[in-house]
Amino acid sequence: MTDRTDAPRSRRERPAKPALTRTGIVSAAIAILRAEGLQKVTMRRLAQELDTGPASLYVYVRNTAELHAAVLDELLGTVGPAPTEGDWRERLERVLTAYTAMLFEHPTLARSALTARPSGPNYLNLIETLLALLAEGEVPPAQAALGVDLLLLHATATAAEHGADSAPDEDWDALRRTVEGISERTHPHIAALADVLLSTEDPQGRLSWGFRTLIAGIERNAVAD
Amino acid sequence: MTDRTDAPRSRRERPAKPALTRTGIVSAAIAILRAEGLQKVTMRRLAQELDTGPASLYVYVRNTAELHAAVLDELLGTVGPAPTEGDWRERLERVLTAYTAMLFEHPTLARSALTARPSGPNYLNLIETLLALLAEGEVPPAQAALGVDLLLLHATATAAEHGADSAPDEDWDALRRTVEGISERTHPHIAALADVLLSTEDPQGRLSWGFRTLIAGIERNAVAD
DNA sequence: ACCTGAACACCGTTCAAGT
DNA sequence: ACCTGAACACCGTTCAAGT
Repeated sequence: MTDRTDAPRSRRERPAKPALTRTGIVSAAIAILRAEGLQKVTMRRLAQELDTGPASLYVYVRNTAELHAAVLDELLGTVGPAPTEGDWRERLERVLTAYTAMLFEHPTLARSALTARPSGPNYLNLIETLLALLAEGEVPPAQAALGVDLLLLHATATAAEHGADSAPDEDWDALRRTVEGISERTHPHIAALADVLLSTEDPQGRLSWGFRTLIAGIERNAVAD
Repeated sequence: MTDRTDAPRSRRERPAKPALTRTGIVSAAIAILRAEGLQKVTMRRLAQELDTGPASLYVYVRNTAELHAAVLDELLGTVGPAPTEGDWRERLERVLTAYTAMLFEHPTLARSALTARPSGPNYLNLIETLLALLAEGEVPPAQAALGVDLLLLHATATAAEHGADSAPDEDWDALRRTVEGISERTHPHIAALADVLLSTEDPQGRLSWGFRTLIAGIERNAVAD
């Protein structure tokens, strides 16, 4: 029994505990996200980081989902402005790629974005940019509106899918074994296409193909009235 | 101190506690899913239902993600066979719609399907069906393989998005307010398209438009080598 | 081999009480 | 008004021990 005084030792570290604000909370959340991933961005952990109790955060943030949405919108500011060079299709693809790249770094965030769509300023700017590009391509307005939804959903879903938190390759390995062991009799098409279906190379190319395919479809597929 | 014998009273209820099996676990999981949603399909709740401790389940199931994947594959058996009438495009859309409808009933399951892709027999059958239909439409094989991915990802993501577990309309209301209050100066395209962007009517039509758009793109957009 | 009690290390959210 | 301690009602997963 050496030294029984486990008094507030941490007091020295964080000297002038800053007042809580919504922005302060969000940036603390981003710091944790960057350092340890979204799964650690919990009310409790965040409160600990801010030297308070979890209950205090509920003054500024309705719940965990809202917190995650705020984090995403903040990160959206990172994506950067629309490119000015090249065909509208090229520029559109570039914007979407930038958005996807950001989400690829935080796949769990992408997953949460699927359910809690952000509504912050940066998200609005992104939508405006995409609509402007489609307008430049003379895509009819109604088609463009649905198209933006489609493009953003695809980008978000691709990032979310990529983000296997836990065992990334384990269930993928299972799929590979199943596909490779498949009977040509019962599943001729899968057997014939096993390579392509399982190919994991050139994800950039896949993503790009996806966007171009969507854009081609959006250009052509009129909205019924 | 009345009666100190709190002996196994539940013994009477569940008379011949059945032996644990993987299939038994999965169907108990589906029962809970149907009755109370995926968020209640936890190891602990499931164990309770099966009259055992959570640790016992780990003999048959690696973790929660794997359990969810097994549940999804089981439910995939519900979707039914490929339709035989109509244009290949129509039939393709019908299969996808059936798959999506199933996921719409369990949106949280869709969300988990995004990360833990199932690899069970029913999933394989679905892929085979889709590939066959694209082959019938004379879509080149490589394009078809990527296309199936694209279509399934879209269907799954649409269902996942739809599944706001908690407050479904709350952040959507926030989005609506933001969009309606937007400046025509800074965001002219959004302002002009507010109706379409916020329109929530005819989700069937939206989904259908999405599938047709994807199919149109897939038909046209060759895979670069 | 299969099963389990108990523990470890966490969660979100609420609420009554304090400042 | 803002902040908080403490509680409520849960989680997933592991591990040593039992049968």
